[in-house]
This record gives sequence, C-alpha cells and structure tokens, in this order.
Amino acid sequence: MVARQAVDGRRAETLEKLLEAGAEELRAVGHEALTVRSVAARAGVSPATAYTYVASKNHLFAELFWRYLDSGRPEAAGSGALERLRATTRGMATQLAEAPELSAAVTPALLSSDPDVERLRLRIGAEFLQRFADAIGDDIATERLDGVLDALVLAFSGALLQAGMGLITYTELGDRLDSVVAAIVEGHL
Amino acid sequence: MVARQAVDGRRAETLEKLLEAGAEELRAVGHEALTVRSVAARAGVSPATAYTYVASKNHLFAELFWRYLDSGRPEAAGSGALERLRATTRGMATQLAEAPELSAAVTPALLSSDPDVERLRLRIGAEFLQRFADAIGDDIATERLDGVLDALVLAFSGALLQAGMGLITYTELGDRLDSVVAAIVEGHL
DNA sequence: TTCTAAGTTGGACACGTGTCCAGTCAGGTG
DNA sequence: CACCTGACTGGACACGTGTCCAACTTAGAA
Repeated sequence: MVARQAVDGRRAETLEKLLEAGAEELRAVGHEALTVRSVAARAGVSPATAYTYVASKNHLFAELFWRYLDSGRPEAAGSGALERLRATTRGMATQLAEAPELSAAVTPALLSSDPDVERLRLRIGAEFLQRFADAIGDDIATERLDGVLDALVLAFSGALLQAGMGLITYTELGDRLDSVVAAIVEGHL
Repeated sequence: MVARQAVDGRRAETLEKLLEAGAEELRAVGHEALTVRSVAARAGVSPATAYTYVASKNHLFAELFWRYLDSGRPEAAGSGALERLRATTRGMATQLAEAPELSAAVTPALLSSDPDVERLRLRIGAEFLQRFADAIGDDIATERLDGVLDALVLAFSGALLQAGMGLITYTELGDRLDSVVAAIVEGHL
C-alpha cells in the first residue's frame, strides 16, 4: 500500500528483503555511496527486480524513512499542550538522531519530483502535522490552531534541513526545537 | 573569491559568461533538465572548461543563488524590530518568488557534500543570520537574542524546504513567514 | 503431471556526472 | 619576432541512473 503497488505473498517477501537490505546498506556505507544495485545485491536480487519495487533511490529512502517514522508512533502523555508538544518533538528528534544516515538521506530524497516520492512526501508531511495536532489537543483556540501548526511544521522542517546540511547535529536538534516550540506556542494557549 | 578559485582578467569574463548562461538555462528548462554540458554549450565553452570554474551542477546552483541573494541586499528601514523583521522576510520571500526556478534548484543543491557547496552554504546561512540580526538591531535583550535568531533561521529554512517540496508556493511563503515571525518575536521584545 | 502466469533475470541501452590529459590557441613579455 | 604561459579543447574514461525486453524459473491450478 505504501510501496510502488500493492504487494502480496511472494512479492511482499521480496519487498521486505529489499527494504531490509536498503537499511543495512545505508547504515554500512551511507546514502552517498549507496547504489540501487548494491542494495539489490545485498538482498540477493537482480537490479531489474529491485526496480520493480522501488522507483528510484530517492523513493527507497523515502519509503525507509516513512516506515521508520511510522514505527515510532508516540504514546501521547502530559497534562499541557506545551508539555505534550515538547515530548512529541523530543521523540521525533531522538528517532532522527538514532538513524542519522537515514535522516541525512531523506531530506534530499524528499525533494525529488519522482511521483512515488511525492506520495510519501505528502504522507510524511501529514504525519508531522497530525502529531503536532494531537499534542496540542484542544488547548488552543480553533481560529489560532492553523497558524500555530503552520509555525511548528515550518520550524520542524527547518530543523530537518539544517541538520541535513550539517549545520546542526541530529542530536542538537532536540534542544533547538525545545526553545523554538516554546517561543511559538507562548501566548497562544 | 566566491567561485572555485580567484578569477581575474580573462578567467573572470569566462566565469561571467558561464554563470549568465547558467541562469538563462535555468529559466529556460528548469533545474531538473539543466545539464552542465548544456550550460557550457550556451556559454560557448567546452564542458571541460566549464568544470574548471564550477565543481558540479550543485555548485553552479549555489553560486547563482548566492549572487542573486547578494544582489538583493535590503535597505533597512522601520521603527520597530518586528516591522523591520517583516520587511526583511518579505523582501527575501519576494526575491525567491521572483526566481522560482533558482529557488527550487538551490534547496537540494545546498544539501550536497561537495566542498565548494559547503563554503557557499555557510556563507548563505551567515547572510540569513546577519539580515535577521540587523533587522532586530538591539531591540531584544542580548541573552535572548541567540534563541530568537535560532528560531527565525529555523522557520525560514523550513519555509525554503516546504517551498522546495512544492507544499507551498514561493508566493505564499511571504504570508506564511509573516505570522510565524510574529509568533516567534512576540514576548521577546 | 502438465500448463499457466507471476516473478525474476541478464544484459544492453541512453543518458548524465565528473575526471583526466595531451594538444591547440592567443596574447603579452623578452 | 619567437616564445612562453595560461586558457581552452576534444575526446575518452569510469561510474551511476533508470528503462526495456526476451528468456528463464517456479509455484500452484487444472
């Protein structure tokens, strides 16, 4: 449902093998050195086959990131919106920091115009928005909510970009976001 | 001083020809279809020559963007920090909107690990920071300044990334930033 | 068991990237 | 004027991308 087409039975297994191999290869050599063919080899599959599951290198990265992100759904908790928001950004920052190669890979990848990337891009964007919205709950007036969400998403994207550029580390990202989140939410609660 | 090496005399002219051709080609076919060789051809120069001025396609984009950015230095004005900040982001947003192809090209380009891109990335980042700092002047207490600048830069980067992904247009970017800037600065003046 | 269709494969393809280098050209210096 | 030096060139190179297709395999249905 998330990959190129729906997968079932045999195809599902091959897809898993490929994605698993992709993740390993990414950890092993980084996203610059990774090639679709090397991933295929690691998965024990021919390049031609790999390309029936994955439209492009960028699509592979986006797919891996989406799955990784999805695997780390937060268990919402905390009494106030600010507290929950911070837990949310902290959680995501930690996730990014724990898979720096994947994080570094996905930022450029998501900028691709590949239609398969496009789908995932929207899904990932929606997921970020959803998480922030969940964290806020109904602690912010409806008419102000959109603006605040906007700002949060912008700041988070910015943090991703800065980290992708190597201007800040994925580890610093958490602290950085903490203060920015506070600044944004302040006065809107 | 900004290109690969210092340029003088004859080399300076060739560099200008190349960058000019790059800008034209970018406008003409967009950054995906642009190839270094097509730029070289447009400049009436061989590919080998082009590569002595420009380390990579990404470097070309970064260079063009830097020059474009630099050409639009703001004439600071306004009585308050918020007002000046808004003028600053407005100005930059307008600049981006007026060269959408270049803006779209530069976001992925700046993520490259190419050392020549690295230099420009730092320079461009510093320029953003400088502009925000200038706009704020001394209207914010020193100990809070860094945090606010951080947030501004994050938000601006985020806006760039979102626009690069096509989630918002370069035109919307200005409005979006207006409210975010207000949210960030509010309570820190 | 035989047939069928989905899945996989090897290998070639067109194209872009960035590098390299021996050779040519042009303009100023002696 | 001949010369030298820096700029430029053509053309090949190794490599990666993503596409295509005819041929093979394999598992399950008839």
